[in-house]
Amino acid sequence: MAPTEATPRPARLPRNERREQLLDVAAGLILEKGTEAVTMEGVAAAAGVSKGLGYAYFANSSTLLRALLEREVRKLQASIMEALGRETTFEGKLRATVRAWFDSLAEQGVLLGHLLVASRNEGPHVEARNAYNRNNDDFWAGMAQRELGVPIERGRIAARILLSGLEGLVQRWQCGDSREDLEEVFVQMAMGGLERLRA
Amino acid sequence: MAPTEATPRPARLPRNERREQLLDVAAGLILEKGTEAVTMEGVAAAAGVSKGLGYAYFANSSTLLRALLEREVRKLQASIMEALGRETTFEGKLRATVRAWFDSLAEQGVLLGHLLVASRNEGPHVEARNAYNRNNDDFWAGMAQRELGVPIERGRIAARILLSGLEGLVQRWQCGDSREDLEEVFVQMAMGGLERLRA
Amino acid sequence: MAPTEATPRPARLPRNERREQLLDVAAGLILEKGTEAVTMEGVAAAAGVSKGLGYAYFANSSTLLRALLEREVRKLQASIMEALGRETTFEGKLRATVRAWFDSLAEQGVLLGHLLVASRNEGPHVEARNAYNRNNDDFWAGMAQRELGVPIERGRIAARILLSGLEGLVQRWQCGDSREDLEEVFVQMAMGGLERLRA
Amino acid sequence: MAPTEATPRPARLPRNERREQLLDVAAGLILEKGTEAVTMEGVAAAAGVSKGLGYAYFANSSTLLRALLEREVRKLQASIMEALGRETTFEGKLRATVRAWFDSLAEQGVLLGHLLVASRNEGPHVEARNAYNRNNDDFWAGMAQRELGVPIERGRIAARILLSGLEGLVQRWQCGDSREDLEEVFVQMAMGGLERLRA
DNA sequence: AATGAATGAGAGTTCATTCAT
DNA sequence: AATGAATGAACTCTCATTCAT
Repeated sequence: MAPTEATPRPARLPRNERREQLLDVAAGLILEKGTEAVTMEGVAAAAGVSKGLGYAYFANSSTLLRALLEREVRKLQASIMEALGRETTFEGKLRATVRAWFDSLAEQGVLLGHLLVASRNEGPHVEARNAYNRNNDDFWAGMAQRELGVPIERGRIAARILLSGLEGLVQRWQCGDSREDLEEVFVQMAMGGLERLRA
Repeated sequence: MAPTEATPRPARLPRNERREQLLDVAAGLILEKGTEAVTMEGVAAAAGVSKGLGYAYFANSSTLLRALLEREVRKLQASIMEALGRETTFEGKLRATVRAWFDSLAEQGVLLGHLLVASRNEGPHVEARNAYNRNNDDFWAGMAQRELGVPIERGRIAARILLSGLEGLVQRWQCGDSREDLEEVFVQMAMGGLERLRA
Repeated sequence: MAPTEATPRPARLPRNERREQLLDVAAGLILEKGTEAVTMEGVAAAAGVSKGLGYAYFANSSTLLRALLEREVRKLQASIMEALGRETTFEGKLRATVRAWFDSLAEQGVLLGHLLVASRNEGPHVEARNAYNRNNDDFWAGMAQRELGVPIERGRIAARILLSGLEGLVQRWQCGDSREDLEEVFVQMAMGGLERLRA
Repeated sequence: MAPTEATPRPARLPRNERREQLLDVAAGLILEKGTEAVTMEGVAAAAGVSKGLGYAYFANSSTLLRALLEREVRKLQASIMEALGRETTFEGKLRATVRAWFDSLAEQGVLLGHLLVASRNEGPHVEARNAYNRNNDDFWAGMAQRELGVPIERGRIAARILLSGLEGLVQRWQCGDSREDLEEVFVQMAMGGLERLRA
């Protein structure tokens, strides 16, 4: 009956804030314990809300995970796009992308890695991931065609190889290699490889 | 009393055969439904044996998964090694490796991909995977040094990028690209990239 | 749609009542089949609720058992304390205690005996039991010092002997000895023994 | 084919030795992990024999436990009897018993305590324990009658109280009280109590 | 919008026990 | 006398999900 000043429970958040909060909490769980830890129950507990509440926002944990993937991909895309805008040469753009990728890793930890790899809930999640990948392939293949003269078909394959190769970069980063070396080798490999593919 | 044609009970297999059978069954489950589907209960059911039997062979589902990883890696390594022995140039070896990789995929489906990505049972599985990766990095970096003059440190990074890039090949293969194109682009990218890294 | 006379589902009890019910059911199981019978599954089944519900109240069967121990000890202590308040001499208090102990046995069966002896879940349960015992030792040793002049150290040992001796009383009660005889012999033994210990 | 000199497996023990070995192993398990740890499987594993072998000697784990109880009780009885033979007075005998009891505890650890308390396998085990107790009661009551003039009925009850009281001694021993003090207080309590019971 | 009691399914794990060899 | 493969039952625990309030 006394006016509550501190927020003993965050009760009655506007719909959108609550949704974001749940996604944030899920992200935290992934970084701590992997995607396996994202259960409707676990998220609710970590968010300090009741077990049932999550169902008012997400049909199930897979949906939640996919929503999180989409949000994080959007974030990364935005920061890459912004970085690309400041560059003019192909190599510059490539370098900017790798840098943005590392930056986002530094911020989001390995969150995206977890999300992109997550083999849970095969169907829609996998499709979302593939769509994301194909998009990227097309984007880079187009650029390689315009700026380096690489035939579009081969460019798409090359793009996929390089984007997958980024994963390898992370692995070696975790093993202790320096970020500068990794960036440099990656850019050299990419440029050398693409030049070879010129018609 | 007459011998029943279906397998009424799985008939007392020698230890080693039963073990292999369980691994086979697990592999099948992975291809159908992903690594998540590998539960002690699920494997037992799919193998047509009682729930508890699996525990006489593997302490838990993670151990089983790791055992499967090791078996499959050994298989792949063997076929790659055999292919390498017949080649003399770096490019020949690279091409032979990619070919062996595709062959094994054709046989094992994407089993190895699932196993290498599986982020379940963080500890030992991840380590096994990393050890496998580092091994490969060293092997290829050494070869690139001897035959192409690439400094060993940069070679290791390049190897990791290319080996990760193989994953991308699979993805595009599943999307319908032709195996020959994929192999060709990959080899060109690798050779072009590595040449650039020469000291 | 008409209200069914049996309990079709156990009807959403408030948290506290459900908890008490589960403890009651566990007590019943102990009296019937011993502490070994207290499993989360068994309690749930006997209470007519679903297998998982118990875990919303107790982390595991050991915790449940300890909670029951604490509840029963509290009950017994309360009735002993009440009985003690009405007595003035040492012998009177001793007699009142034995009487309260028998009364509680008559009500609770040998429930407390089972609980105090239960060597399951070594850690916390054993400690709870020991703390309870030491408390009692101190209480009686203090009283024996004030009212009979028994040195406190020896009093503590004597108290422990007598309190353990109560267990023997129960055993003989179950064999058919009369409650009055048992009480009388116990009080005589105690008084005679303590007098000998006077400094 | 080479002659085995070390005993790689203890194979083919004569029936009696194997039986004793299994009992020894079970005793070890109890001291380490309590009576719960005595499972047919666990004993076999600890003894280094195959799972099924135990069934050639004991029908089930309860039977095994009871056999162990009987063996250990016999040992304790023997050492008490021997000690008693050297004493002439009641107090001397009592003191000798307490001493033998402590000695056996020192040797066997708390094995007997575990066994006497074990509430597993209610039926026969409990009866064996009760028979053992009643025997002891009669023995001491008879002695108290002859040597102190305590009426036999009251003596039986007193014996039960004192024998249960021995348990309390162990508890305080484990808490750090000195063996001498414990013995002394116990004997004083017993003598003082029994004198009061004289007709 | 939110809670919290409750269910039910499924995975994990341990054993007693049987039986062919 | 002994092994070791196999079963089946019982228990532990975690979740997704529902629903009355």
